[in-house]
Amino acid sequence: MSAHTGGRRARLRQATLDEIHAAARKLLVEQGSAAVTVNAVARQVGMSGPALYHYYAGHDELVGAVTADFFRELAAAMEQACDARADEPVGDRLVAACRAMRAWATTHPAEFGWIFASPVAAPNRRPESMRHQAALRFEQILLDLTVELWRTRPFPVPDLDSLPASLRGQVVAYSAAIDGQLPPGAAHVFLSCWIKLYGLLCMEVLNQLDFAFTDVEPVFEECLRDLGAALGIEAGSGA
Amino acid sequence: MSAHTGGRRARLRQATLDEIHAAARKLLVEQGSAAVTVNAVARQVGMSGPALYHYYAGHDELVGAVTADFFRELAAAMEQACDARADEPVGDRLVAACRAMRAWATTHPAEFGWIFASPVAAPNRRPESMRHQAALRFEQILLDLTVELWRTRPFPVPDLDSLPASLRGQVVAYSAAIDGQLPPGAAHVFLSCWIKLYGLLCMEVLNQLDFAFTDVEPVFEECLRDLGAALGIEAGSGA
DNA sequence: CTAGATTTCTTAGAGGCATTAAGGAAGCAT
DNA sequence: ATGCTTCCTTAATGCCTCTAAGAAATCTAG
Repeated sequence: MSAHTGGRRARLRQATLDEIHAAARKLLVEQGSAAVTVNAVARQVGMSGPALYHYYAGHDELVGAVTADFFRELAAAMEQACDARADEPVGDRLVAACRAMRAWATTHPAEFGWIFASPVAAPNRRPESMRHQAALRFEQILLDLTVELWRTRPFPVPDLDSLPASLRGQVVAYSAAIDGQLPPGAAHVFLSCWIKLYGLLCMEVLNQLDFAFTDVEPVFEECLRDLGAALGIEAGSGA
Repeated sequence: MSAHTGGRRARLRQATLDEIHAAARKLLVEQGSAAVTVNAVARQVGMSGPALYHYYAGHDELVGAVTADFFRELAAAMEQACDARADEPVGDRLVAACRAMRAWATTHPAEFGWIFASPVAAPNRRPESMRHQAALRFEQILLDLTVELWRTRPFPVPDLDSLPASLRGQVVAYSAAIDGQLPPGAAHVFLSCWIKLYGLLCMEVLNQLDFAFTDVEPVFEECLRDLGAALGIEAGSGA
């Protein structure tokens, strides 16, 4: 085990890891998912194939680690957009975070593709994987903002009794899973918004909208207006 | 060239093609996308590797052909759901087609995964490919139903002037692309519905909703109610 | 300071995949 | 019957993942 994390050994190792991630990303962006092979990445870094197995147990783990990077970078972009508006109403910050999400997704389509459709879905589902941790932090961002919005400016929620029982049960469970930060009704609104937003981005990046749209930006803005309406956000609606 | 399509030669060839498709699908369903290799499929069929190149030019073309099958099967399921209700109002048939779409998607998750995220996206984009043809037919189904609905029971459409110019332009272009079967405002409503419906299915099949939902069915039903509202459908609202 | 343990990297190699090349056997048409 | 086409085979290339065995560099502890 490396004694102190700041040791020379550890620093070199981290530098190599960074190089590996950069190489993998370069291959992904320039030549597509299939080009990210253990051998190709190693070659790019200047080592010979098997050397890479001293850093990752195999192809899947490498992909998972790089995907975790993408999650972190996306999350950072959203948080930065938020923090840059720390003095604005939370609704505006929420919208800014959503825009930052799409901005990152559209400027990094290959990376975003790995985020929701990693070439290796199954193995990276272990909750302890870096990928999963990073994904959680990402998902947390909009939830936190929605919670803050709910606390400062509660938005209208549907009558729980109006929901079919099977949906109500799951919404109640989710509300409990987030420690009741949002009551079931508000959780339902949040989930609906998340589905619309993320679903639209998925379709855009998977090129499922090309048949009708060359520029999805106004569609996304329309989606944001819907979300704003559902969440009771009007521009500049501060406390 | 085979003289008459019904010749013995052609029949044998077709039987082999069917066997190949079945083998590829079996591998996909039982062992995942990565298991569908030229060699594995050939082995399953009982030929040795390169023999398969007499049927498809390569791995990509094979995947494209099988994916086209999936499109056709999905389209057939939707059309069957529709035709079984030939005497009901078009709105009900539209909803039935949507339910059939999700039913097929959830009972065939691996196959549906290839429909919107084929492992080989780029090459199969050629408009003459079987995959593209089948995709068009699939997309046509809900459009046709919406057109029929629009003609018999026009639904409310937004004021075109209320849309931002960049969105209006694209909606107008799409309206023209479908030969004006729907005017731009109605086309916009159709596209919004399509995005919500298909986006939700994408997220479900890509397991992006697992963090909150174990059963997406009521969420889908809720989405259908939204669509019904947007399209002015109430159950049993016949001519 | 030095000797063992650890880390990092190398080459060799097994086994699989995509694909091409070359050729044999079988069916079909004249 | 003979030649053309179709279907399939084996051989071979070059890529991939991953394991094994070992050399060199580095750290740690006596």
